[in-house]
Amino acid sequence: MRSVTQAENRSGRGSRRRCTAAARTEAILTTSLDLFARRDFTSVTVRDIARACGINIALIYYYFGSKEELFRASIEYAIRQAVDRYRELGHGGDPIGALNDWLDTNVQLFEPLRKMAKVIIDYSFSGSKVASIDRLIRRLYRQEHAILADSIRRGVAEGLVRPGEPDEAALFVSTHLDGAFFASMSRPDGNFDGRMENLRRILWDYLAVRPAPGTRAAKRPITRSRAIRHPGVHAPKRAT
Amino acid sequence: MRSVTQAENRSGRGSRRRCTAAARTEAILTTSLDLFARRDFTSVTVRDIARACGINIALIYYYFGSKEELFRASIEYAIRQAVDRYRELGHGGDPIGALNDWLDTNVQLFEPLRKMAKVIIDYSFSGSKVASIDRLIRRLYRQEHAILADSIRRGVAEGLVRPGEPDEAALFVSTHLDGAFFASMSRPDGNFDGRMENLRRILWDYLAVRPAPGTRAAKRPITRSRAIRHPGVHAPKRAT
DNA sequence: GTCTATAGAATGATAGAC
DNA sequence: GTCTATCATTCTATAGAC
Repeated sequence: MRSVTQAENRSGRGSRRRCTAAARTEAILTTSLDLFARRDFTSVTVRDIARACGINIALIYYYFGSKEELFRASIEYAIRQAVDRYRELGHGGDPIGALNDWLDTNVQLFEPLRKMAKVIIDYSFSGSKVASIDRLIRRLYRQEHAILADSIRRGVAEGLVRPGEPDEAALFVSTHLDGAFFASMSRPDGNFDGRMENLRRILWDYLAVRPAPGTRAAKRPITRSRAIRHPGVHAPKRAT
Repeated sequence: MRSVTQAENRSGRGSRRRCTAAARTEAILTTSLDLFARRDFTSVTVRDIARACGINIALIYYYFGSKEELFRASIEYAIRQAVDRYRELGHGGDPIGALNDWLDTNVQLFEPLRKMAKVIIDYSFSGSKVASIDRLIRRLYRQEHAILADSIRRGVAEGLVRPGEPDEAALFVSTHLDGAFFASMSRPDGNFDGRMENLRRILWDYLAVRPAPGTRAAKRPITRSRAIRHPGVHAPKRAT
């Protein structure tokens, strides 16, 4: 209804026009990702994005050739952003810590990951296949699987984790994370953090070294407490 | 591009026009649900639906007042259909059987459940809240939770399932099912059946009665084999 | 009940001035 | 680089003939 004036979008540096191409591009991507993550691809109009950026619609076509192109770029932006932010976080050296850190990462990066998941879903329903995006998505899930499976494998080797199939356990955790995101998007009570805590408890119970009948117990109390309580990392702040 | 003639959609009964209102309504709902489950809400046009039904666009407005109304009706149709089909299936009496049956149900009803999940997601991103739909969704998840938690509770009571928190375990299974659906929609390798088998194995391992140190083992082999192998129900046919 | 025809608004995209 | 102005298309929705 009301038209947003350009002045409203003035960035901190005070520049409204003639800022660098890179800054302009990123500003558009941030805004478009935000909108694409909130509504249908089709219902988000190029005018909406331009208005939210405080720029003219033609400028969007100047930087990105078409709406489809902008959407493609937004997905890539979302994935790369999530991967980059993950790299910035520290990751535990020991297997149990690494697993815990991966869960923590998902909690801390909830908002960017949720956006990413949403646009990936919309992409997969868009009908069109873009090779570069398919590659990014595959790589993303492959990395997740590697982090999980390797941690579990190392845990088994070090006697911290009960023997089993690391690949199956990794697929299990990965799928459950998807479920937590899905629930957060589709359910009225889709509490993400609660589901992550639930996963943490049950997963650890499942993976924990249990004394086989007639065998001496392994160092269970230590690893269990390490897994169940991870002070200062739970209930982290959400990204704005 | 090419225009679909009305004759192409002639149903088995050969009637093209002047069929009963109920039949016409259901035909439109089936078709619209199909399209809404495959693409964005906004990208599905009323003309698309009319064309796919082999009827005129004005007829859609005659039976359903607007596109939003039709979408709302499609979601209700999807949920009720899923619930009805679930009722048609037999459900095991013993706790372990009931849990297994719930997983089997999700495998067998994959296609209708997938459609349902898709339109529910689109609904939750639509911005508008419809009380009747919110109620249906809440009831749906409450029923699932009751089925799972009660089975586990009974299993614990009968000594077939290791003591624990039934509500937490139920939330866990429910979330994991969401994850399997999500993966089937968003991932290139989103094998639903494989994830369900994976869940079955790990869940059973998690729930199985384990002999506490210094205690006699419970009837583990029987229940375990009942849980892991469920002949004649796995790899069921998909709905067309 | 089912159709034709069309109104009225919005959309993706572009040409061209500055 | 950024904007104004606009085109061609498509959309939801309706009026009215049959």
